[in-house]
Amino acid sequence: MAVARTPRGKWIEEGLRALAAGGPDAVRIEPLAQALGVSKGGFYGYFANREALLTAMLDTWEREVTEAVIEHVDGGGGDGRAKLDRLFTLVAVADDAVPRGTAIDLALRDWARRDEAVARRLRRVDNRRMDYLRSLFATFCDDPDDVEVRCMLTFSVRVGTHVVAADHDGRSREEVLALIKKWLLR
Amino acid sequence: MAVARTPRGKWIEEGLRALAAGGPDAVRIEPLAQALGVSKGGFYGYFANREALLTAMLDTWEREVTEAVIEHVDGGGGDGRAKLDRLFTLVAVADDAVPRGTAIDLALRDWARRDEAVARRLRRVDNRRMDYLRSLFATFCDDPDDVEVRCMLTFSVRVGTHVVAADHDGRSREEVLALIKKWLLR
DNA sequence: ACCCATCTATACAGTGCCGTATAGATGGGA
DNA sequence: TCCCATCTATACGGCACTGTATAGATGGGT
Repeated sequence: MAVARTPRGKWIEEGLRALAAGGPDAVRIEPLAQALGVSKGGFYGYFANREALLTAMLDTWEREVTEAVIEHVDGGGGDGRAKLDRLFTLVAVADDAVPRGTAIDLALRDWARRDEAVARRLRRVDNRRMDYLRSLFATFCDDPDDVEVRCMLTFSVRVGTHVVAADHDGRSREEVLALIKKWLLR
Repeated sequence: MAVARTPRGKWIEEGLRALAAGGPDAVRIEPLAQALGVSKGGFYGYFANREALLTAMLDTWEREVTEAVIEHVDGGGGDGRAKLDRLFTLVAVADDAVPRGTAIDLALRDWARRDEAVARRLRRVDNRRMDYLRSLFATFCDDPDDVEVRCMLTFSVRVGTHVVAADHDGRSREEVLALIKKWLLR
């Protein structure tokens, strides 16, 4: 049997790359094929249509993304503060070196505003992340209201860092994030 | 001379509506014309091409959006805290009743990630908003680092509210925002 | 070496949109 | 009233992409 030069996973991977770079509307089959150095011939052997690819992309994203960040942060050990500290460092990436995961994340949040199915998935993932965040803050915050506030602020800053375009009166974004970290871990 | 049924401004307005609903890729001339109950015939009298419409949309957005929020908050009078309080209320809109301005705002932030010209405009607008925010916090915060932290947190939450999909362990989003407000205005 | 399932390339009709060209409609001014 | 600038409708060629159909290439199993 002929071995597949371009298996199902390659299309999904390239699709996620396109999503990160240009949003869901940028996920076009023919350009994807060109990027893979292949004609679109094989595509319809794996997917019924473009919609099916988008769904498969969401499936892999939802499966991979949840554990990815959490395990990276959780694996290092230490107490809740230490883990949160690591999480903040993960967020404060150097300006335009936005990791692919984050770009997909942002593209997906925008997509979710227009597509209820995407919104449902995002809600699931965000809730799992938020639960984790809550568990970390709860290790040194007694007031549950306080925990919730810090969680929402942390989550918002995590997104805001990549989405708020303002400068900081002389300070760099990294410096401000460091100050915020001190505030939230107090 | 024939009076225009569909003047330049109508195209821009409808374009912004499409942008808010589906992002820049959704701003297509023929659908816009259909939404306006008109053929695309007249469009090319006002705009050289689709790109020119997008630029004009950005122009009006940049012109209108800056004063819009600030004047609404500033007009009511009171001290810095009172104005910030009003600003938070403006953010904490009931879930899906996202005002058109906010939807445009979010669509633009996503757009800015892929288009440097849009990013520049967003930076200008965000900086003006941030300056205003800074001036308000500075009325009751002495430490400039503290001011900067609260500004960034406020701005991030303003975006995060509409973009973070997580729930809050029994509390409603509005309740959490109220708690955050107390935190940030402390 | 041959077979044949599997993967791939190519060709095609269909669709939606862009931008242009052109002709028709409209209504204020002489 | 007629004129004519301005706005509008329609038709057209072109482009990019979708999804289908079909023929060709590849390489493991026998």
